[in-house]
Parts: sequence; C-alpha cells; structure tokens
Amino acid sequence: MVSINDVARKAGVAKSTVSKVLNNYQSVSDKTRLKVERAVQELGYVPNVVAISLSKKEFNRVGLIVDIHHNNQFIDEIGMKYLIGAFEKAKEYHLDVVTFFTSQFNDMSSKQLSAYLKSQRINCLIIYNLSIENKNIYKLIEKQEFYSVLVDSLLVNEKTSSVSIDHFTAQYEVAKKTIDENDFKKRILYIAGGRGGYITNQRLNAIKKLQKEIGFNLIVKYGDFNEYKARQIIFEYSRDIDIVICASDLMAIGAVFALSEMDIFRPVCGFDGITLMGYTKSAMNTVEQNFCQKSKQAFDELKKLLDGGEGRHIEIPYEVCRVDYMDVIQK
Amino acid sequence: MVSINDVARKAGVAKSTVSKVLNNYQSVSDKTRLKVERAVQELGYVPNVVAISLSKKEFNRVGLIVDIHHNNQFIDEIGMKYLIGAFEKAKEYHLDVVTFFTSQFNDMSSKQLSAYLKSQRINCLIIYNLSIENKNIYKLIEKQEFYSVLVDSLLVNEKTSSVSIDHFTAQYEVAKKTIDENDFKKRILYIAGGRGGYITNQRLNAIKKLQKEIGFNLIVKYGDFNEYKARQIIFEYSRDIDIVICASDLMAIGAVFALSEMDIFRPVCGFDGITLMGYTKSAMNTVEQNFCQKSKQAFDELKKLLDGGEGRHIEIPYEVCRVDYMDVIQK
DNA sequence: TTGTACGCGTTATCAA
DNA sequence: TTGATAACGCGTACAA
Repeated sequence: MVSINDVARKAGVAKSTVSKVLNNYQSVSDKTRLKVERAVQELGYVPNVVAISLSKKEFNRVGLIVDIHHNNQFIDEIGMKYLIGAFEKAKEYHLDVVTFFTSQFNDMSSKQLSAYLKSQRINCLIIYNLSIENKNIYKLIEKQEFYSVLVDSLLVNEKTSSVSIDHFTAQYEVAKKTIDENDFKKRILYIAGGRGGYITNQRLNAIKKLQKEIGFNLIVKYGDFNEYKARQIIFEYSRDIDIVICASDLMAIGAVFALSEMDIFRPVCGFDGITLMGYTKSAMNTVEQNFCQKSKQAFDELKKLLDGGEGRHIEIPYEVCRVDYMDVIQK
Repeated sequence: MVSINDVARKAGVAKSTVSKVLNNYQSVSDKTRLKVERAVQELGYVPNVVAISLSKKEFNRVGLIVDIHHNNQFIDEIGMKYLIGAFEKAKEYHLDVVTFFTSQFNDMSSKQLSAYLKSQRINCLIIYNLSIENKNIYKLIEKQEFYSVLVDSLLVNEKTSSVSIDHFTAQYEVAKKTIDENDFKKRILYIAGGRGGYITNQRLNAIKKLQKEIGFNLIVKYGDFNEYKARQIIFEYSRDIDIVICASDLMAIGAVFALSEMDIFRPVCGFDGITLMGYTKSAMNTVEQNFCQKSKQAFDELKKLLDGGEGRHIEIPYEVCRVDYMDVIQK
C-alpha cells in the first residue's frame, strides 16, 4: 500500500506538504504542488480513509437504519430505494456509511446501542420508518447523542431533523378521490397501520375529518401494515361496507385479493405507490412517493445538521395516482 | 470519547495491559483483569474500530457489490435478501462491510476502482451476479487483488471462491417438468438471459440437451433478464410456439402478461422463485433459491479464504416448485 | 506478568 | 512557503 510517506519521498518534500496539496491548502507554491501531484499520479496513491478518520476528530460516519421489523417481503422495495439514494449521496459528500437493520438492535438497551454505534465511530444517523416499538433508538434521539434525520417519523430537536410527506393531507386526498369516484359510500372500512404510531394517527385523523365532512359510517381496524392481517379484516368486515381505504399499498393488495376470493367487489385505495401494485393489475388510487429522492433529501438534511444547521422538519411532495403495469416495466 | 488511555489510568495499569485484557490474552493475572474490566464498565468504554483498523495491518473490510445494472424494479427483492444475509454474517464475524452498487463503478477503470476500494481499506469482496459487462470488476478478480467470493458467476482462483446452484441441472429439471406436464410440446421458445454470460450459457445448454432427448423445435431469444424485452419477444414469436421457458421469473412474468394481453394461452416457466410471482397469481414452475442463505454461505466462504483457505466452488441446493400467494404473505 | 516504545497513515500546530 | 513533530486510539514486539 502506497502511503503519504512514499509520495513525500518521491516528490522530495515533507509529508505535511503532501497533505496540504491533497487538501487544497493555499499556502503551497505551484512548483511543489506540481511535484506532489506528479508523484501521486506515478505512484497511484490514494488516501487511506481510515487514517483520515482517525486523524480528524470530527470525521463523520453515517449509520443508516432500515426497519424491516414488519417482515413483509415488499418492504424490500422501499428499503432498497432508500439505500440506493443514501449511497449515492454518501459518495457525493465523501461520507462513510454503515447500514443496519432494526432487527439487529432488538436485544440491545439504549445504552448498549449507543456504545455499539460509537465504537463504529458513527456520529450521525438516518433512520427510516422508525416505529415506536424501537424504544432504544427513540431514546438515542431524545438524548441527542447523534445527529439524526428521521424519514417518515416526525420528531425534531436541536440535532434531529425529519423528512416526510404531509400524511394528513395525502391520506385525505386519496381517500376523498376514491369516495367521490363511487356511488355507494355510506359505510367505509379504514384499515389503519400500527396502533399509536404517529403516521398512523395522522392518516386516521384525515379519515375522521372526511367522515365529518361527508358523513358516513366508519369502521376502523388496525392492520399493522401487514398484508395478512388486512386480508383477515376483509374476510370479517367487508360484507357490510361499501369502500375500503388502506393505510398502505401492501394492505390494499391483501384486501383486493381477499375480496376477489370472496367474489365480491369493493373499491379499494392504498398508500405508498410501490411498483408491486402494477403487478396485481388492480388499478387503484394510491399516494406515490419517490423513496429514492426522499432518502437523498434526508441525506442533504443530515449534511446541513453536520454543518451547524438546526433541526427542522422538511415536507416533500407526493402524488395521488394509480400505479400502472406499463409504467412499472418500462425501460 | 473515552479511550484506552482513560481505562488504563482508571485501572492503574499500562494501556498495553488493557489491550491484552480486551483481546483475551492469557498472560494477564485475574487481579489485573478484574481491575481493567471494572474500569471498562464504569467508564462505558468501547474500542474504536477505526483505530483498530489502522493499527492492525491485516484488518478486513468487506465490500459488497450488488448489481442493479438491469434496472428492473424487482431485482430489489433479491438484492435486499443478499444484503440482509451478508449484514447478519458481518456482525457475527465482527467484520466491517461497505455496500456498493455496480452502477457506481460504471465510469471507473479497473485501476481506479482498485485504488478506490483500497482507499476505503477494503481487502475482500462479495460480488453478486457479476455480469460480463462489468469488465473493471472482472479484472480485479483475475489480478487477485482482493479476496473475493462470487455469487452466481462461476470463477475460481487462489483468492476467489464462487457460490451458486447448479444452473444446468436446475434449468433442465424445471424445463423438463413443464414440458412433461403439457400435451403440445413440439415448438418451444426459450427466452435466455444475457448473450455470452456464463449462467446464460449453462442454462441454454440444459435446454439444448433436452431438445436432443425429447426432440422439439427450439427458438432461442435473448431477453437480457429484462421483463420488457421478454414481453416484446412474446408479441413477436408466441403464435408459432407451444411452450415458453424463461431464464428468469421476471421475464416469465413479462411473458405471461403479454400472452394474456394477446388473449392466448401458453404454458410458461421461470427461474429464481421471487415472491413477486405469488402476486401475479400465475402458478408456474420455477427454480426457488434461498437468496439470504446463499449470501450467508458466500460470507462463510469469504471467511475461510481470509483464514487461509483456497478458492473453490460451492454448490448449494435449489428446489423446483411453484410460488404461491399464500406462501408469500403468510406471517 | 507488566510496562515501554514504536508503528499504522493522516491532519494540525508551530517554528523556521 | 515549507518542514518537523505531536496528536488520533490501538496493537504488539520486546524489555523489565
């Protein structure tokens, strides 16, 4: 491995000078700069990020925490998009990232988790879809031990920003659209996410507002973002309702398939805009989010925090639409 | 940040002694060991992996390279399973992993790539579905610059192992089963993967063997593992054939949907066993692989290489089956 | 069994 | 504008 010493020797200068050239310090003459650059070229030298990390006390390693606690298969799609966006930004900012799944932390206390992350020299986090069940992670954020950006779980403090769409309005819009499109709309079944979750409540409030405005009988059931549970709920309640509104696409798909097995038709709408919907060929309304883009914005926000910015909430756009098979496969 | 020096001071010993305790050296008296352990506890000390990495010359950082070059959406599922398996093993072995997507390397020469990886202090790689188009990565492996394990791309040398199922036999079995199950089987369309790829050729050879044994007219087209291309191929050729055999589930799904749009029926079989198949509700034969498990075995193999083992090829099991919706959503 | 001293590759602080 | 030297936190010969 060719090091900065080798470069210094080859260029006939001190290694501190090489360092200055590499880091674009002004106090270097063009002549020495040239010598150094040539030596770097000839030796094929590349800086050792580990040594840089050790040397710079404030070096930042970013921990990405992806929630795969709900072990639905198709959370995969969302998680992957998040990662792709984050990795791209990491390269752009020259930041080192480490990926974790929440399941890895299940048996750790908040303290243990903190120690574990710090031992990895991680000082900032991007956390996707943090659920209230992950108490250890929540504590970390409240204690402000790390610079953090939360994606889709609103929580802000000095060192914490959050990024999400406006879940209230989005749920309101997609539900209203679905209801308006149909003639029978007296009895509505809402399959919510996880009981007590912030997002779940936001979306639920939207439905309640709609109920007041339009006036319909509302049944609320919690599907925990789980396709199978949504399916069971449909089997139990769908006979007595006109429309099914789901807090996620996955639950919506579970609902549609269950309905088709029961051989009855009820309009269904979802939430997320995952490509999987295109494959079910059941054209329903949903809220489309650009997960990759969202992840990138979260990274930008983290960068701002690291540069001294204050924690804040960022709202990003969404779109009420249908996911079509032909859009999904186009290449 | 509490360091090894703080622990040493608190325990009243030299930092080298602390180091020995931490690394379970035998040459430490129980008394000092206890003192040190107590100091570690009280201070909440955790080793700095970065410093360890710099100090140990042979420290291993593993680069995971996932191919998302074919930008099909549902490569996501496979990629995620690979990552989950790898991360789990990484934690088990206490190895640091860094994730890359092949697309990040597109504009790099083999030399640049090598330098980039080394600057990240990466000395070993697990590469998933390496395609022959990624020449820069191929060169790296041939030059044996890194300990590597290839998943699903057979290539072995002193520092390189590979892990995959027996693609020849698997393709043979699933194709034969599909053909046996049907009455009309005189004209068969095989939608292969990428022209010239090792796996593609393996699978193609299986089909040719079958052709000799059974005797049918064979049309071979290359779909590049792309759903859309498979679709186009179907539109063009399916009228004159009896059965469609695809080298991937994704292409099989594209084929099934295209056939249904044409309003004709042809038996189709796939390859991979992705859960997406369950959602299309088109029960077809496929070859199911456990991607997570495969990734774990690849990691085990890498560990063996690092411990001085020789490069070799590992064959892992598969299963010819159908992917059913109820299996996919069961929780 | 314990401690001293040095090296890992880099940045930062001074003094020259 | 340059260069010597001390950190950064840890592992490890080698000496005590």
